[in-house]
Amino acid sequence: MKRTRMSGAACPVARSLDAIGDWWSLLIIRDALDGMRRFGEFQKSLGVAKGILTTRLRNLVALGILELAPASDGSAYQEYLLTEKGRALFPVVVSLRQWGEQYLYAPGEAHSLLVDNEGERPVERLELRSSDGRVLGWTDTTVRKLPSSSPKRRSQM
Amino acid sequence: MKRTRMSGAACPVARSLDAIGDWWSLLIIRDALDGMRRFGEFQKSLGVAKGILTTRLRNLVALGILELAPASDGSAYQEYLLTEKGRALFPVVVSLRQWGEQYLYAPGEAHSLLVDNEGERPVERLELRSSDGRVLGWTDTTVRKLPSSSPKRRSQM
DNA sequence: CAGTATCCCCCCTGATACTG
DNA sequence: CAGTATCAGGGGGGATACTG
Repeated sequence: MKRTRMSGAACPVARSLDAIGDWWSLLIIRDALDGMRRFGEFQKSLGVAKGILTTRLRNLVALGILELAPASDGSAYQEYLLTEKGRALFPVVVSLRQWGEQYLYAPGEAHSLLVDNEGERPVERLELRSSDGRVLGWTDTTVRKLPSSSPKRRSQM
Repeated sequence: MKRTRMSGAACPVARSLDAIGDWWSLLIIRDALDGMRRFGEFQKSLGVAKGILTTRLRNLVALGILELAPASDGSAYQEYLLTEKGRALFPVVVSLRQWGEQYLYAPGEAHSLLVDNEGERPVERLELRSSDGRVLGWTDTTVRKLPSSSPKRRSQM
């Protein structure tokens, strides 16, 4: 796409989006977090062209988000498993899910719900907390550019 | 891009990505959360072509994520302010930020840090919690398709 | 089943020039 | 400053056919 690359950006948000901010990667990761492992599972779930899926999977493996493993059943094929780096995207997917649930569905419209396995109760909303446990809103935080020398005001996030 | 639309998807993650899952929107929102309001600020910060920025801003306004307001200074122009729906994307941006900080920088490489305004201490990582306060990992949750009738195993997220 | 190989088209991207 | 208009190009996206 010749789009401006941000892999070298100083901003972690930009770097993250550069890695997984396309239209398919996060959906693949969502499915992987959901237990999917096989090419065909992804393909059927996403309805994406096989060629595109191949590209995306290869890219996710290259990024260290997925890894290839021999199939757990007898088959001669491989499976795509989440690495720790990939599993760490859980909060990203959950935050997207929670935002969508709250703002993208009509009042009466039913939507799926993320529940705690133990007790089957809905999970809480993700909340950002300070080191002493206070809940932090978007105005309560500042991006400090470098661990050491620091500008005071909110600057580039 | 003629890509498959997911605005009608049953999965909130897909709907969210359909709305803001492109290469610029979340960066605009990041900047807006950072206090930016003016066309020129976004343009300079992102280094994006003006035409593209116009499209994206218009789309975000149409989605109800940004809203137009008269300029706070004397100027005759308008400002783009986050709505509540837009501010609710804070956890999404933070989760991307934290993931990037942890996995996208070389060991020695310095990166910016999100700090609590009060005390300037780094924030905690976002954690998902159950209704009784336990921290939940990705294996501790299940997507229940509809609030009522529910399959047991992890299914489409 | 799990890809690879083509093909084409569309639209996004990025520049530049222009307007109020 | 805040956009709008226009244009070139290139790569993603989708479909289909093919292979092991």
